[in-house]
Amino acid sequence: MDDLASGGTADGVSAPGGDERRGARTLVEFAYRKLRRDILCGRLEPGSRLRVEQLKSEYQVGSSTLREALSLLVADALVTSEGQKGFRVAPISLEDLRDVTEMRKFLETRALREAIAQGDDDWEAGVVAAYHRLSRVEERLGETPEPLADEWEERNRAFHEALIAACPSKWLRHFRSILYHQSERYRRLSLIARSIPRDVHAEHKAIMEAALARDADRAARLSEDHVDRTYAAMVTIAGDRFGTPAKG
Amino acid sequence: MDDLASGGTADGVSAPGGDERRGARTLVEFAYRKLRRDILCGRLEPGSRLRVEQLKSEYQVGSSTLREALSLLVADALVTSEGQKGFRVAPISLEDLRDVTEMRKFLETRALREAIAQGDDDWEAGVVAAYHRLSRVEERLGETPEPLADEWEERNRAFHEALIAACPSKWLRHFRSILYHQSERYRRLSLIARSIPRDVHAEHKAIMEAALARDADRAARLSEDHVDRTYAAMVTIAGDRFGTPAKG
DNA sequence: GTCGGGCATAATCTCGATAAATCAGAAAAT
DNA sequence: ATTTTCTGATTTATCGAGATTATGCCCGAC
Repeated sequence: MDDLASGGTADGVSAPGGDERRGARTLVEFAYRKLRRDILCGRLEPGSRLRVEQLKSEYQVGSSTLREALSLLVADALVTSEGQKGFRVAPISLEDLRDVTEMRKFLETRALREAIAQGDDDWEAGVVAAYHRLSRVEERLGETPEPLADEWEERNRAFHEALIAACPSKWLRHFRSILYHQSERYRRLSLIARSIPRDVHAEHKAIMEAALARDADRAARLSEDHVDRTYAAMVTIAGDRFGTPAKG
Repeated sequence: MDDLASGGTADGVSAPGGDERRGARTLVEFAYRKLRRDILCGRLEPGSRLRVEQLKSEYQVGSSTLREALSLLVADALVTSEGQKGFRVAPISLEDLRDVTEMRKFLETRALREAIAQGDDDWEAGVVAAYHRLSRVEERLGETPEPLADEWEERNRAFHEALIAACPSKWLRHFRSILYHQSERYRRLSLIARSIPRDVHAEHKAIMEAALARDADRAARLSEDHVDRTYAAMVTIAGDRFGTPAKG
């Protein structure tokens, strides 16, 4: 149920020819992670075809292994597979982004409310710790922004996951996780990291404080605003680009 | 996004040795459907191991094809795959059933509200048609209950899908569909079909009438009650059995 | 009598080859 | 000029065999 590719040590840049499996127990999982990374960061363009023969040489795995990894990605809706016409990177659109955003608000607020209601001391500690880790990397972001982008993404995800970690519903966490990945893709595709005039840090802080104060209504409202602002920023920066996905 | 194995002509009993693909465009999809059917109806016991070598002969496909089909089923959370220890039928538990039920109510009511708000004449027509088809098979259910169980399941699903067909959110429909399958498995496993003293027909009618009258609040409430009653019936009949899943 | 190590068995996982299907382009017919 | 058909080439889908890993059992030691 839980994320198949969790615990990834986002090491920024990976050696292209490296055959180190980075903690993946099987080659399928290894290929799955690598493919997902490449889709999320935009190296594999939305809508483009995923030719097995071509990817075989690039990822150094057999065709069956590759197909299995691609099938796993269909679950996350990051890859589509149609009849006898092979796999494609899932297309993007403004309409889908809007849908993802609305559903995220819907699920995220519910998960947050349940976490606030059920959370114990360990949950609070986890939230504070994740916030601290995120803040640290944000401080350093002003100096050398480039190589820390992946690190920030990782810690941002960790923070938001820590917030809802105490939510008892596995299904809710599962669906929320899928949508978070979708949203992460749009965020990276929009190159929103290049220009963050917005004070995301303050938003995170406000959400955390509301959560720790057990103010569910306030936390939910702040979380919704957070998602909404991210959405607005993405549409402003790259809204036109999302409307016309590149073809392969 | 939409259901991979839609449009299945639930023909009741399938020839075990038959190699007719029943509308599946690829062998993977064929194996996927057959596996899902067998998991949903309980032929493959929850928690039991899915040995590829063994299933190869039964489903008449190669190992790679089988693995790919199983990977697809991981998406629906009907199969789990752990490290180097192969695939297993997803386990069941009372806790999971409760989770599934709560999330179903949460998503189902939202989808229904949106469908009621957005639905046009075609949506209304689809609802009425699906209700009619369901009613027909329910009439015949009193005479020869046995062979019509699968048919009833199919039309029941079609009815509930018709109700929320006008919901514009693909993600909401997608998640709802996954949970419906989960719920369907529990329902079949509980053998609830053997004893339906409950007047499901009246509940369906009430939901439909509220939806067509565009009374969103009433429809949502009725839908919640509907799911809750199904849950209660399942727990009453087979609650103890769900607590201790069989091992393979 | 119980625990730990090592071997045999069995299953998973992976790969390259083969067959089927789709797509693009050119030639022919209307 | 437009449509249709045919052919070649690329890609997908599938399979069975081989390498790698987990599992169960036996035996010896304590």
